[in-house]
Amino acid sequence: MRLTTKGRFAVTAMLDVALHGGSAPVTLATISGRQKISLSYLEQLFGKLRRHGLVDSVRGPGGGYRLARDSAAISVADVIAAVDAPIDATPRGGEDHCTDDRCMPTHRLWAGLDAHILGYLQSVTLADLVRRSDEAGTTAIHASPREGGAHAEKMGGDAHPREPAAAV
Amino acid sequence: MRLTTKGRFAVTAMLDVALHGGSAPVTLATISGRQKISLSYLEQLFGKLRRHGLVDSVRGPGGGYRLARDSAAISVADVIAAVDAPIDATPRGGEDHCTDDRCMPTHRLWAGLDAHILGYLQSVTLADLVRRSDEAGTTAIHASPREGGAHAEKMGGDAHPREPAAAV
DNA sequence: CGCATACCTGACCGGATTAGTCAGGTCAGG
DNA sequence: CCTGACCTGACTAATCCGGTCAGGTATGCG
Repeated sequence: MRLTTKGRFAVTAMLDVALHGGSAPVTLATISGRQKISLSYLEQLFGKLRRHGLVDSVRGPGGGYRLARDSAAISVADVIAAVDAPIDATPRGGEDHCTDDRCMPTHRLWAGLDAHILGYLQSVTLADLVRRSDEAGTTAIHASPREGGAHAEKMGGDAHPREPAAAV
Repeated sequence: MRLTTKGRFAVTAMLDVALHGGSAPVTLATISGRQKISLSYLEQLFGKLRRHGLVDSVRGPGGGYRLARDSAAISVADVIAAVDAPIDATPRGGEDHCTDDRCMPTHRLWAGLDAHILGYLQSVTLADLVRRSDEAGTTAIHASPREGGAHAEKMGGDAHPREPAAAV
């Protein structure tokens, strides 16, 4: 599972739909304006999201996209998996070069890491993000837009002073 | 922090040095032969690893690379951060478009996710991989590398030193 | 000394991916 | 019918990935 900006765009857009899709479907143009994402790029992404059954499309005037399931039933992992290339791991060979025991430890490391990250992404749903967005709206957040750790610091912390909580 | 095959190569190579670097330095040609990684590509990777102080180089005949610190003091996160591009997130603008509260929830999501994954990668050291490699050597493992969508649960033992916070 | 070894540097390259554009369709409501 | 919106596909510039090539530079050893 690759973590790229493409999945980030998709999750952002899906969150927008979950937030503003109460009554009417949300149009891509609206998302484009709100989230500053290219309209044509959104069309690509939502094409994949629709084909993966994560959103329903409503054509014609007044149309747009709405979530196919409840926001609590859509995980971040679903969105990223839908939008990222469905390429299989170990594309080339993969059977004979792994009979050797040397690639084993790293292979198991990556498998474990992958499962770890995947489990985390699967545990976070769009509903969680909506709820988090709500509490962010209630509490004053204009204090300092600096990227500081206003967020809970339960994580083991930033051991990289050089890199300010960059992308994954 | 992006997760790409580049970091995977680097960790694999570093693990090789940790495993076979007992007495003499390990030459890149040896790693290239063992791990089937291009020699020139290894030179690029180890150039970055050296500049980041993760390995020491010994020039001349009989030279090679050895770990700059103890294997228990080098985490997977260190290796990946060293080898991956140090590009900063939010390259363009980044201050005015985030005053709006709409990009906040996703921003906090990615920050939390990043911290989560980073914490996991930082908790795994090369020494851990060496130890895991040893037990892999004792127990015969020749299972089929086939693994479908349902992520394998064959990760015996504790691959999670840090407790995974269910929800951020 | 001289030379082989091995690190070191930088340019270059083909392919893949990213982010985005453009030009057209197709469906549905007013 | 006409307009809003989805839908499709081709195309592009930029970037990254994995790798190659051509040269350096330092060092041990005969």
